[in-house]
Amino acid sequence: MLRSIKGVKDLLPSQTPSWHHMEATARSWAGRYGFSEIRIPIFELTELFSRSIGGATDIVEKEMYTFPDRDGSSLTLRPEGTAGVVRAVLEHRLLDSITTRKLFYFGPMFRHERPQAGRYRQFHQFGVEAFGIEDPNIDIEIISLLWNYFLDLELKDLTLHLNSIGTQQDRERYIQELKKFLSPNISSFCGNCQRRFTANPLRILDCKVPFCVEATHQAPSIIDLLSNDSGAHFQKILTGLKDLNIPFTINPRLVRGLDYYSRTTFEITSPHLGSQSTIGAGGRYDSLVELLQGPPTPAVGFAVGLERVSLLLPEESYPPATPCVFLAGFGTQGKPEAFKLLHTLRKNGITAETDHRATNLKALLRSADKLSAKYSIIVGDDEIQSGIVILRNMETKEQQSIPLKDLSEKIMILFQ
RNA sequence: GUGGGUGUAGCUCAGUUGGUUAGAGCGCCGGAUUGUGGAUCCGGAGGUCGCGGGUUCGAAACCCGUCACUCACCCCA
Repeated sequence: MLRSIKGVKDLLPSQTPSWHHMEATARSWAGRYGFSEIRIPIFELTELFSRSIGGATDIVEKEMYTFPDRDGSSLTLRPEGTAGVVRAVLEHRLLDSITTRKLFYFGPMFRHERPQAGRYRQFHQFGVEAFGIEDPNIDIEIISLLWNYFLDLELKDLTLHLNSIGTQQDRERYIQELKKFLSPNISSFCGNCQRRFTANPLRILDCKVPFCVEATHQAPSIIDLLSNDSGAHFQKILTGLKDLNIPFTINPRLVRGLDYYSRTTFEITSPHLGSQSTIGAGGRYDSLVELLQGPPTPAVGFAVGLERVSLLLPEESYPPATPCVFLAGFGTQGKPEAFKLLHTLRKNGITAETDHRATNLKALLRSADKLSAKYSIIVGDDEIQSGIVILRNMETKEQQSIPLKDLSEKIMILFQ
């Protein structure tokens, strides 16, 4: 038997209602906050991603689905959404108008990683991006949109982590300080961290090895070393979130993995997910638009991992199928007549079903029951002879005889 | 890429120190009710025991390899 590819998942009929719920709720909140939907391709020129995300990141180094197009150009299945949105925004000149500065998107992303709980090779994100706004109020808006979305989905025990990683210059200054602090006993750190010391010292703060955590406890905090501008921006966000009663934790160790982030970074985690605990994350990327040859344009956004959210959704019975009428037709004349009625009811806007495999009335009614039909219409050869069919209420078991010609009208009244 | 765990019916799982024809529950189909669903009872269908090799008189079980799934590391949503 042919199977699906490793790390990709089918969404089965039992799961699609909860996905509709996640998506509808996201649309509703994004709309309320003034974001408009954009739909962009799931593949782009490889260069778009390697330049945006950063050539030294794991994503670009080893996780992208990259393949040559027939003309030889290198294409890549998008590993994240922001780069493509920035490309589209520049291509279609959406930066100038207040109506197109705030965008949201849904869709599949692709990363070649080993699958794990809450991590897949094709996964789905809901993301928002706001362009051209320097004011910290937009950071607050975006964080509160994310927070309200999760609250509305009734996710429990969430933590909002906040940090500012400053501008490029702030970061360079900080990394020097950090290295100064670490260098005396770097040789006692784990092998990973020793590598990070030269490759990406910030990540040492993110290490989970107990020794490394302990040893960096007294490390200088980037927040204390921010430039005046970055520091003030961050402070305004903190007070703004307090004003909105959104609880947060300042986490100076919160380091984002993509190169384009600057200043504000944030992440919402849940303790109920195993090791992949981040369900939504984002931040500012003030230099990305310029990096992709647009005008200098500050920007901020987030992305939500919908598979992870779906794992946290409370058990709920989403509104099952709309009430339906079941056509129980059998016998040489009854079956074809019921099939015609099925068609007529559907044309009149009624949800109607039957079971083509069932041959006797017992099996037909059993199927009606499985489908949670509200009514069944019993049409056997006897009913064809008399021209009167039986309408059975499946909950009360009450039956009434209805002349065939009045049936549609009667059903329409029942379903009004 | 590295490490651990698990592979037996559609699903969840039993299967004794290796021993005859591999089981249960749920689900599916049928019957009890010649034309009336859910509950109950009865019956039926459904299996290359992941795959390949080896040990043995004999392997679902033991050994080797391999593949898949899964969790974790790394990293990320």
